[in-house]
Amino acid sequence: MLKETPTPECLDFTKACPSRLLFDQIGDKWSMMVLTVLDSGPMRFNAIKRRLEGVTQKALTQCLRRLERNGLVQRRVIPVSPVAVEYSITPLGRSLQIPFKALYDWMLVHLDEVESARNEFDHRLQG
Amino acid sequence: MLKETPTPECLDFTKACPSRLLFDQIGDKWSMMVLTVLDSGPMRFNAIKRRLEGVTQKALTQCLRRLERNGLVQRRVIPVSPVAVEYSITPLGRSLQIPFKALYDWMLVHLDEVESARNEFDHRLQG
DNA sequence: CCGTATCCGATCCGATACTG
DNA sequence: CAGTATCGGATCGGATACGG
Repeated sequence: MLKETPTPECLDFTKACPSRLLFDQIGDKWSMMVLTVLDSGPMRFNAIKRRLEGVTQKALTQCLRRLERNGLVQRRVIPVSPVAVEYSITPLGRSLQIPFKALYDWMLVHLDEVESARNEFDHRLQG
Repeated sequence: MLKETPTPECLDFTKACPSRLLFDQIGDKWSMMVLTVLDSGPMRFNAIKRRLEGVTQKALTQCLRRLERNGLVQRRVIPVSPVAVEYSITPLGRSLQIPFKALYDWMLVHLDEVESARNEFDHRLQG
Protein backbone atom coordinates (compact mmCIF):
# COMPACT_ATOMS: atom_id res chain seq x y z
CA MET A 1 0.00 0.00 0.00
CA LEU A 2 2.53 2.57 -1.10
CA LYS A 3 1.40 6.16 -0.96
CA GLU A 4 2.58 8.97 -3.15
CA THR A 5 4.94 11.22 -1.26
CA PRO A 6 3.68 14.79 -1.20
CA THR A 7 6.20 17.42 -2.13
CA PRO A 8 7.46 19.29 0.92
CA GLU A 9 5.34 22.35 0.27
CA CYS A 10 2.27 20.23 -0.37
CA LEU A 11 1.18 19.13 3.07
CA ASP A 12 -1.56 16.55 3.03
CA PHE A 13 -4.07 18.42 5.12
CA THR A 14 -6.69 15.88 4.20
CA LYS A 15 -5.20 13.05 6.16
CA ALA A 16 -2.53 14.60 8.34
CA CYS A 17 -4.36 17.53 9.88
CA PRO A 18 -5.46 16.44 13.36
CA SER A 19 -8.09 19.15 13.52
CA ARG A 20 -10.11 17.18 10.97
CA LEU A 21 -10.38 14.27 13.36
CA LEU A 22 -12.04 16.57 15.86
CA PHE A 23 -14.09 18.85 13.64
CA ASP A 24 -15.58 15.93 11.77
CA GLN A 25 -17.00 14.63 15.00
CA ILE A 26 -18.13 17.72 16.88
CA GLY A 27 -18.54 20.37 14.19
CA ASP A 28 -22.10 19.32 13.54
CA LYS A 29 -25.27 21.12 14.44
CA TRP A 30 -25.85 19.86 18.00
CA SER A 31 -22.71 18.35 19.57
CA MET A 32 -21.43 21.49 21.21
CA MET A 33 -24.82 22.44 22.54
CA VAL A 34 -25.29 18.97 23.99
CA LEU A 35 -21.95 19.23 25.75
CA THR A 36 -22.86 22.67 27.04
CA VAL A 37 -26.17 21.41 28.37
CA LEU A 38 -24.53 18.41 30.03
CA ASP A 39 -21.85 20.63 31.52
CA SER A 40 -24.42 21.72 34.10
CA GLY A 41 -25.02 18.17 35.24
CA PRO A 42 -26.17 14.68 34.20
CA MET A 43 -29.44 14.57 32.34
CA ARG A 44 -31.87 12.10 30.85
CA PHE A 45 -32.58 11.77 27.16
CA ASN A 46 -35.84 13.64 26.97
CA ALA A 47 -34.58 16.33 29.32
CA ILE A 48 -31.75 17.06 26.89
CA LYS A 49 -34.19 16.97 24.04
CA ARG A 50 -36.42 19.56 25.70
CA ARG A 51 -33.45 21.89 26.17
CA LEU A 52 -32.49 21.78 22.49
CA GLU A 53 -35.51 23.16 20.77
CA GLY A 54 -35.70 21.89 17.23
CA VAL A 55 -33.68 18.71 17.59
CA THR A 56 -35.33 15.49 16.48
CA GLN A 57 -35.05 12.26 18.38
CA LYS A 58 -33.04 10.70 15.61
CA ALA A 59 -30.57 13.55 15.42
CA LEU A 60 -30.09 13.66 19.17
CA THR A 61 -29.61 9.90 19.39
CA GLN A 62 -26.95 9.98 16.66
CA CYS A 63 -25.27 12.95 18.28
CA LEU A 64 -25.14 11.35 21.73
CA ARG A 65 -23.82 8.09 20.26
CA ARG A 66 -21.01 9.93 18.51
CA LEU A 67 -20.12 11.91 21.61
CA GLU A 68 -20.12 8.70 23.62
CA ARG A 69 -17.96 6.96 21.03
CA ASN A 70 -15.40 9.76 21.23
CA GLY A 71 -15.31 9.58 25.01
CA LEU A 72 -16.87 12.99 25.57
CA VAL A 73 -20.12 11.76 27.07
CA GLN A 74 -21.02 8.77 29.23
CA ARG A 75 -24.24 6.81 28.89
CA ARG A 76 -25.69 5.02 31.88
CA VAL A 77 -28.74 2.80 31.76
CA ILE A 78 -30.83 2.75 34.94
CA PRO A 79 -32.74 -0.54 34.99
CA VAL A 80 -36.18 0.59 36.02
CA SER A 81 -39.38 0.23 34.06
CA PRO A 82 -39.78 1.95 31.76
CA VAL A 83 -36.03 2.19 31.28
CA ALA A 84 -34.22 5.40 32.19
CA VAL A 85 -30.98 6.53 30.55
CA GLU A 86 -28.77 9.18 32.04
CA TYR A 87 -26.13 11.04 30.07
CA SER A 88 -23.24 12.88 31.66
CA ILE A 89 -20.19 14.75 30.42
CA THR A 90 -16.82 13.06 30.95
CA PRO A 91 -13.66 14.80 32.18
CA LEU A 92 -12.45 14.68 28.58
CA GLY A 93 -15.63 16.32 27.38
CA ARG A 94 -15.39 18.93 30.09
CA SER A 95 -11.81 19.79 29.11
CA LEU A 96 -13.01 20.39 25.56
CA GLN A 97 -15.33 23.09 26.84
CA ILE A 98 -12.31 25.34 27.49
CA PRO A 99 -11.14 25.76 23.88
CA PHE A 100 -14.72 25.72 22.70
CA LYS A 101 -15.56 28.60 24.99
CA ALA A 102 -12.68 30.55 23.44
CA LEU A 103 -14.34 30.09 20.07
CA TYR A 104 -17.71 30.97 21.52
CA ASP A 105 -16.35 34.16 23.06
CA TRP A 106 -14.69 35.11 19.78
CA MET A 107 -18.07 34.87 18.14
CA LEU A 108 -19.71 37.07 20.76
CA VAL A 109 -17.06 39.73 20.29
CA HIS A 110 -16.88 39.64 16.50
CA LEU A 111 -20.44 38.81 15.50
CA ASP A 112 -21.15 42.40 14.51
CA GLU A 113 -18.11 42.53 12.25
CA VAL A 114 -19.07 39.25 10.61
CA GLU A 115 -22.63 40.38 10.01
CA SER A 116 -21.66 43.70 8.51
CA ALA A 117 -19.18 41.91 6.27
CA ARG A 118 -22.02 39.65 5.12
CA ASN A 119 -24.30 42.60 4.47
CA GLU A 120 -21.64 44.39 2.48
CA PHE A 121 -20.87 41.28 0.45
CA ASP A 122 -24.53 40.55 -0.28
CA HIS A 123 -25.11 44.17 -1.23
CA ARG A 124 -22.20 44.19 -3.67
CA LEU A 125 -23.85 41.33 -5.54
CA GLN A 126 -27.05 43.33 -6.01
CA GLY A 127 -25.59 46.78 -6.55
CA MET B 1 -45.33 36.91 13.85
CA LEU B 2 -45.76 35.94 17.46
CA LYS B 3 -43.41 33.28 18.72
CA GLU B 4 -44.10 30.80 21.46
CA THR B 5 -42.26 31.80 24.58
CA PRO B 6 -39.91 29.06 25.71
CA THR B 7 -40.12 28.14 29.33
CA PRO B 8 -37.20 29.58 31.32
CA GLU B 9 -35.39 26.25 31.46
CA CYS B 10 -35.94 25.67 27.75
CA LEU B 11 -33.42 27.92 26.05
CA ASP B 12 -33.82 28.12 22.32
CA PHE B 13 -30.36 27.01 21.36
CA THR B 14 -31.47 26.69 17.78
CA LYS B 15 -31.83 30.37 17.16
CA ALA B 16 -30.22 32.09 20.13
CA CYS B 17 -26.89 30.31 20.36
CA PRO B 18 -24.32 32.57 18.67
CA SER B 19 -21.90 29.71 18.22
CA ARG B 20 -24.19 28.35 15.53
CA LEU B 21 -23.70 31.46 13.45
CA LEU B 22 -19.99 30.75 13.42
CA PHE B 23 -19.89 26.98 13.29
CA ASP B 24 -22.31 26.87 10.39
CA GLN B 25 -19.89 28.94 8.37
CA ILE B 26 -16.47 27.61 9.29
CA GLY B 27 -17.14 24.16 10.70
CA ASP B 28 -16.96 22.61 7.26
CA LYS B 29 -14.26 20.43 5.83
CA TRP B 30 -11.88 23.05 4.46
CA SER B 31 -12.45 26.52 5.93
CA MET B 32 -10.02 26.26 8.81
CA MET B 33 -7.32 24.75 6.65
CA VAL B 34 -7.74 27.52 4.10
CA LEU B 35 -7.37 30.13 6.83
CA THR B 36 -4.31 28.32 8.16
CA VAL B 37 -2.74 28.22 4.73
CA LEU B 38 -3.48 31.91 4.10
CA ASP B 39 -2.13 32.81 7.52
CA SER B 40 1.36 32.38 6.07
CA GLY B 41 0.71 34.97 3.37
CA PRO B 42 -1.46 35.89 0.37
CA MET B 43 -1.86 33.17 -2.20
CA ARG B 44 -3.45 32.57 -5.55
CA PHE B 45 -6.31 30.17 -6.19
CA ASN B 46 -4.39 27.26 -7.60
CA ALA B 47 -1.62 27.67 -5.06
CA ILE B 48 -4.16 27.18 -2.27
CA LYS B 49 -5.62 24.26 -4.14
CA ARG B 50 -2.24 22.56 -4.38
CA ARG B 51 -1.73 22.91 -0.63
CA LEU B 52 -5.02 21.22 0.20
CA GLU B 53 -4.68 17.80 -1.27
CA GLY B 54 -8.06 16.35 -2.06
CA VAL B 55 -10.06 19.55 -2.40
CA THR B 56 -11.99 20.01 -5.64
CA GLN B 57 -12.16 23.29 -7.48
CA LYS B 58 -15.84 23.60 -6.74
CA ALA B 59 -15.42 22.99 -3.01
CA LEU B 60 -12.55 25.45 -2.76
CA THR B 61 -14.43 28.13 -4.67
CA GLN B 62 -17.46 27.78 -2.43
CA CYS B 63 -15.29 27.78 0.66
CA LEU B 64 -13.39 30.92 -0.35
CA ARG B 65 -16.65 32.70 -1.22
CA ARG B 66 -18.09 31.93 2.17
CA LEU B 67 -14.95 33.03 3.96
CA GLU B 68 -14.94 36.23 1.91
CA ARG B 69 -18.62 36.83 2.68
CA ASN B 70 -17.95 36.51 6.39
CA GLY B 71 -15.07 38.96 6.22
CA LEU B 72 -12.39 36.42 7.03
CA VAL B 73 -10.67 36.43 3.65
CA GLN B 74 -10.14 39.12 1.04
CA ARG B 75 -10.27 38.51 -2.70
CA ARG B 76 -8.26 40.70 -5.04
CA VAL B 77 -8.39 40.46 -8.83
CA ILE B 78 -5.18 41.36 -10.58
CA PRO B 79 -6.04 42.50 -14.12
CA VAL B 80 -3.45 40.66 -16.17
CA SER B 81 -4.02 38.09 -18.85
CA PRO B 82 -4.90 35.43 -18.01
CA VAL B 83 -6.51 36.91 -14.95
CA ALA B 84 -4.86 36.38 -11.57
CA VAL B 85 -6.75 36.31 -8.27
CA GLU B 86 -5.03 36.68 -4.95
CA TYR B 87 -6.58 35.66 -1.66
CA SER B 88 -5.40 36.94 1.70
CA ILE B 89 -6.49 36.61 5.29
CA THR B 90 -8.10 39.66 6.89
CA PRO B 91 -7.34 40.94 10.41
CA LEU B 92 -10.68 39.44 11.44
CA GLY B 93 -9.71 36.10 9.98
CA ARG B 94 -6.34 36.25 11.66
CA SER B 95 -7.93 36.94 15.04
CA LEU B 96 -10.03 33.81 14.61
CA GLN B 97 -6.86 31.78 14.37
CA ILE B 98 -6.28 32.31 18.09
CA PRO B 99 -9.32 30.44 19.42
CA PHE B 100 -9.03 27.95 16.61
CA LYS B 101 -5.49 27.14 17.61
CA ALA B 102 -6.73 26.45 21.14
CA LEU B 103 -9.06 23.85 19.68
CA TYR B 104 -6.30 22.50 17.47
CA ASP B 105 -3.94 22.16 20.42
CA TRP B 106 -6.63 20.42 22.46
CA MET B 107 -6.88 17.86 19.70
CA LEU B 108 -3.14 17.29 19.63
CA VAL B 109 -3.10 16.70 23.38
CA HIS B 110 -6.20 14.53 23.61
CA LEU B 111 -6.16 12.64 20.31
CA ASP B 112 -4.91 9.48 21.96
CA GLU B 113 -7.68 9.54 24.53
CA VAL B 114 -10.29 10.09 21.84
CA GLU B 115 -8.97 7.25 19.73
CA SER B 116 -8.82 4.77 22.57
CA ALA B 117 -12.35 5.74 23.52
CA ARG B 118 -13.39 5.02 19.94
CA ASN B 119 -11.64 1.67 19.95
CA GLU B 120 -13.24 0.68 23.21
CA PHE B 121 -16.68 1.73 22.01
CA ASP B 122 -16.34 -0.07 18.69
CA HIS B 123 -15.09 -3.17 20.44
CA ARG B 124 -18.03 -3.22 22.84
CA LEU B 125 -20.35 -3.42 19.85
CA GLN B 126 -18.60 -6.51 18.55
CA GLY B 127 -17.87 -8.27 21.84
C1' DC C 1 -39.13 6.28 28.31
C1' DC C 2 -35.75 5.47 25.09
C1' DG C 3 -34.78 4.09 21.56
C1' DT C 4 -34.54 1.40 16.32
C1' DA C 5 -36.18 0.87 11.45
C1' DT C 6 -37.80 2.69 7.35
C1' DC C 7 -39.15 5.81 3.90
C1' DC C 8 -38.42 9.86 1.28
C1' DG C 9 -37.33 14.55 -0.12
C1' DA C 10 -33.56 18.02 0.28
C1' DT C 11 -28.99 18.83 0.16
C1' DC C 12 -24.09 18.03 -0.54
C1' DC C 13 -20.26 16.82 -3.38
C1' DG C 14 -17.34 15.16 -6.99
C1' DA C 15 -16.75 14.72 -11.92
C1' DT C 16 -17.07 16.77 -16.13
C1' DA C 17 -17.61 20.19 -19.62
C1' DC C 18 -17.25 24.83 -20.96
C1' DT C 19 -15.80 30.17 -20.80
C1' DG C 20 -13.28 34.90 -20.59
C1' DC D 1 -5.80 30.88 -14.60
C1' DA D 2 -9.95 31.13 -12.31
C1' DG D 3 -13.83 30.37 -12.49
C1' DT D 4 -19.41 28.91 -13.90
C1' DA D 5 -22.90 25.33 -15.18
C1' DT D 6 -24.73 21.04 -14.96
C1' DC D 7 -25.62 16.27 -13.73
C1' DG D 8 -26.00 12.09 -10.93
C1' DG D 9 -24.76 9.45 -6.77
C1' DA D 10 -24.24 9.71 -1.89
C1' DT D 11 -25.51 11.46 2.21
C1' DC D 12 -28.39 14.06 5.59
C1' DG D 13 -32.41 14.93 8.13
C1' DG D 14 -37.29 14.92 9.27
C1' DA D 15 -41.55 12.29 9.76
C1' DT D 16 -43.55 8.23 10.91
C1' DA D 17 -44.18 3.70 12.70
C1' DC D 18 -42.92 0.27 15.79
C1' DG D 19 -40.44 -2.36 19.95
C1' DG D 20 -38.20 -3.49 24.67
